[in-house]
Amino acid sequence: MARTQGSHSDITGPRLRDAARSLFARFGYAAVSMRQIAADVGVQAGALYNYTPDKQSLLFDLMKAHMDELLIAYDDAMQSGAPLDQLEQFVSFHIRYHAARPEAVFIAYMELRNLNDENFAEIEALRRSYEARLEDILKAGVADGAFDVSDTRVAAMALIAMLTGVNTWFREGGRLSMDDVEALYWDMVRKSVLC
Amino acid sequence: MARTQGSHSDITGPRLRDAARSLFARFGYAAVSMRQIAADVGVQAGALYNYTPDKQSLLFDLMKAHMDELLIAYDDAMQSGAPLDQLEQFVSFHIRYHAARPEAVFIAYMELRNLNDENFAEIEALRRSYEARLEDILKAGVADGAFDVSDTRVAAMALIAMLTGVNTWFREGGRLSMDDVEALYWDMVRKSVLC
DNA sequence: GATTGATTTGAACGCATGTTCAGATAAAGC
DNA sequence: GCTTTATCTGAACATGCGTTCAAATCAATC
Repeated sequence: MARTQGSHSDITGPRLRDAARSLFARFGYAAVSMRQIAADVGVQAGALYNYTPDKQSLLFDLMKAHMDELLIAYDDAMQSGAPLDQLEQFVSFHIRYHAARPEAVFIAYMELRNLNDENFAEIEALRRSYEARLEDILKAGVADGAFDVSDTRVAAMALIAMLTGVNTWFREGGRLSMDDVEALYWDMVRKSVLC
Repeated sequence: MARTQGSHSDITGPRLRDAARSLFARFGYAAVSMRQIAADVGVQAGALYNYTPDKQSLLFDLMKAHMDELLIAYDDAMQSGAPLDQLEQFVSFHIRYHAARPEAVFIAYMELRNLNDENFAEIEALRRSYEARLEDILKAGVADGAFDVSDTRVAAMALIAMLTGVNTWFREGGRLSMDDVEALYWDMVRKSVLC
């Protein structure tokens, strides 16, 4: 039953998640210790266990929150329209949403193998759900003759890989603006699915 | 000065690299111990240090060998031709070469952050060298009017990300053959760079 | 068959790991 | 101002880490 100056549950909790996200992204889940995270938060390691049952849950919660928020943001952002319009919306949303949170995206892609079986299955289902949204757009475009795509599943995987790749090189303040990047990628995506 | 049954330097050395490659790919560099690798090789941990100065070198050597072999194989495989022909060769080579060695590819992409600064710089230079080969093809295509690509650097990054993504989902014996995959990706790549 | 030299063992080093928990401390409620 | 309760400390636990090295063992050479 102890406590130090100005520390509260509603402060330490988010701080813990922020520190874990930042450190996991930079050094990797396995290479980061609970003591490092605690030092970043400004508490001793034992205090973290008031906010997470264990290290594994910390990783899972970060990834789960990221995927949940991704799906909610996507469904919120999308407006109805022709498949080509929807595809353009997807490209814009995906690039911008992912570029805005590189740490969470990096973790979601790199730390899958550090999830236990149960947690992995849950995250993987969310990822497939997101991929399915793109594939549905492609299917609609094929159905109404707007797209020339012979395998919508492969095309969806290819496009998502291409778009997510932006995060590996794009840096704010570099040669290209976010608008430039979006335009360049949309140009390639558009042409790749048209006849 | 000890030795056990049927163990030789020219057997244990490659075995060490194979075990490290397999374990690093499956669990990650930081999560794999020298004792785990040794158990996989069939020796005690101490014996590994006859073949590598330390764990870091083990990782670096794997990545360096992978990148060196990639560049040699690429330069060996490529034949002269028009930019569109060269691009097709690149797509075919990249997909097949990477699909054939998923472990080394996985490590080369996932474990960059576990290299020390010096080693990282060396691997990164090799990677940029490979990316430059694709960009050179795109530049040539733009120069002779065959391609409609407004930013060859971005296009190269986008295409490589797309092609490397094959490894995240392709499995031998699945719905699609390697020939199918190559045809599907080439179709998308070709269209994305043409007018 | 003895000698040599390469290879491996097995124990040890100091240090770090995730997690637990009794005790200390400070804010909140009365 | 006293009590309650949430929060944090600090030490401890068993275990594992990368690495080193003297001693042991085996294969090859003479």
